[in-house]
Amino acid sequence: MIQKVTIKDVAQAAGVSTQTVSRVINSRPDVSPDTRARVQQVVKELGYSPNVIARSLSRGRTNTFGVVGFGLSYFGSSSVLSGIEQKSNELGFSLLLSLLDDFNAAQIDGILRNLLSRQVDGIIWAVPGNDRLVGELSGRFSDISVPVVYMNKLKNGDEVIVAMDNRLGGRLATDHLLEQGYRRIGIITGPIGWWEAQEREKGWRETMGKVGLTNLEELIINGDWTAASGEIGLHNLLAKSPDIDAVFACNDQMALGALQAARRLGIKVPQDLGIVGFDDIPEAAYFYPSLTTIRQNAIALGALAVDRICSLINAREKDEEFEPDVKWIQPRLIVRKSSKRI
Amino acid sequence: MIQKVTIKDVAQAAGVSTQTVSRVINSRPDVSPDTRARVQQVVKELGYSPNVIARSLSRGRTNTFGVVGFGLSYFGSSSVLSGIEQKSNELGFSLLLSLLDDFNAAQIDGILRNLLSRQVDGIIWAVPGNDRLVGELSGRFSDISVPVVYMNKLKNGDEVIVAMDNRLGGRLATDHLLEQGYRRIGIITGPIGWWEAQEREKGWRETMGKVGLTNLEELIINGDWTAASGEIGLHNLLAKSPDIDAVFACNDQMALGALQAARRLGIKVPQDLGIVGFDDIPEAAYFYPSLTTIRQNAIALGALAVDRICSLINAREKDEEFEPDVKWIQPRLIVRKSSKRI
DNA sequence: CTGTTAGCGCATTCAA
DNA sequence: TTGAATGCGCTAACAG
Repeated sequence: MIQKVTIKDVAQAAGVSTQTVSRVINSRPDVSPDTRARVQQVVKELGYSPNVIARSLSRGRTNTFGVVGFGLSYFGSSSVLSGIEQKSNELGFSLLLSLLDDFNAAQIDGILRNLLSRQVDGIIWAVPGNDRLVGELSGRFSDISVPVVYMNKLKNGDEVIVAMDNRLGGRLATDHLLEQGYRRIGIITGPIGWWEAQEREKGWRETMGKVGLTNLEELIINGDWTAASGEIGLHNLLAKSPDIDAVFACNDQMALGALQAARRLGIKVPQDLGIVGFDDIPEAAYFYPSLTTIRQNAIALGALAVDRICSLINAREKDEEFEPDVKWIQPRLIVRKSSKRI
Repeated sequence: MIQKVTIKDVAQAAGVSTQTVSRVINSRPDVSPDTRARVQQVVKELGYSPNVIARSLSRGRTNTFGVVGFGLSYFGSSSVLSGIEQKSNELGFSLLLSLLDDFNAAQIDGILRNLLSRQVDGIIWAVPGNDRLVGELSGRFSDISVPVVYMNKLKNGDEVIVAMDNRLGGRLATDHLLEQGYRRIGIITGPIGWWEAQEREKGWRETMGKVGLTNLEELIINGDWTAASGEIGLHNLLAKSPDIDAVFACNDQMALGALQAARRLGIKVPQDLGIVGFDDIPEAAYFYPSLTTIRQNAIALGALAVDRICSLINAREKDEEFEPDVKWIQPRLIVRKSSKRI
């Protein structure tokens, strides 16, 4: 098994041409049953397995997607990747994985060049949208020949995008708090520049505006996704607006920090203060009190991205038109104790 | 840019042969400065970028590792993957990622075959050791020609392994509880079959045994890594041994569940009950009370795996001996409030 | 149904 | 220092 066995060896052993072997291993119809059986037998005996690299070179197609992720420390990021992996695997594609450490555009060129050099059939840009990247991306992707699907970012030009409806999530969270009778609903946002953070905030704004609540600026504090920022966030929020009766923390970690701060300050959740998070990390149900939050089906989002890129590839092969649009996944509200006043 | 530009195009445009171009793009010394400059110029003008697939076929080397992970829902798994990615990238390797959904051996053959078909230079088996896989692995890897590095598993034969010293972690946790004056230290283990769970338990056993504590069986409850199992676990533990004064929960999620259960039961942590977790997930510092735990540097572990596989590849190329051994990474104790009685 | 010829894009002999 | 020939393993296009 040290010496690699090739199609040639199989052909020789089976007494046929390499072409016939090729036909058999690719399940082409035009082979006689006898020959097929014989070749398959030899394949098994010799333990032959096709060299996908050679096949790719000759076919001009690698059956590989390049996936660019953003760290893996965020709960969402890794779930999305799982979804992408599952679906790709199901469809017979392999994944070439690259990770971006931060929103520094410097790395991007190298990553894309590498992926293209390796002849990926498509690229899934699973990097969360960020203002710092807005200008950078369009330029860098403009001369990229393979299909690209972006995730969770602002639409910019004719990009194909799949996204979680973060704005809807923000509305769901805020609506729920209003229904529970909370009125002065503060928000601890995600980091400035993140599309997801902006959308969640917009959802909150929309709902607050719809019921006629104004002077929203004094209800906003910026966080950075960490629990620490949630803790500080609640303090700052209370300093700005001592009369708040609820907080929409834009992710569960920050909600956890806020819970912690409330406890220290002797503020009762949910009686004195309602809290809602975002993401539904597995721990959220075990916070104290258990956390009401917005659940995202990140696996489904990943799978959708794969679906889209396959459609794109197929369309391009058949030279068909492909409408670049945004496909949305709906998040949903998970009610637990941290916001349940009635 | 739609038409791919090849080495041939560059050669023609620069008025040299393809070999010369090949030499230039591979930074070989035997090219005159003039020619080199001219070729580089053309490369830039045409936007040429080598086809790594073709290069791989010709060189018989892909500069790619196959990485087999296990879901990504566990905090450790994704951090390890980050470490692998960073280090691989640094060394010029790309990653072909596959994910195993569970310990069902059925998927394994397909994954390995695919990776080998794609001619990876090595495989990093980042699947946590599990009894259900013990027999399966050795058979399946026996006829695999490329180097393999395994992570966090029991040594079985002459495997090259990198591992977190989970047993040390178990000792650190237990030692700490003893130092804090706790004596009846129960344990909520990870799922039966997991190597990591077994090792953490062994660490606990060793330390308990060393100070002469016996009848350990009545202090053991099996969990499954989830917070839910930690909650139930504490209840069951108290039912078995009402006099326990501390719990070593073998991961942070289960510790969280135990914290929750204690709160419900009116048991004061850390006064009446000390609790220590394992992993140091980012949220642990914000549990209530903040959680004492064992921190693992998973990034370092990932990087170490890459180091090892590179050494293995190099050794094999030079036909040198390579001592198959286990390289360990040491975890460390992070003391917070959940166990701080003195 | 099967075999022959050619070529995917590059790198590695060898000569020159 | 450079170029010509050859092959990596496989598949597509064409015969037969």
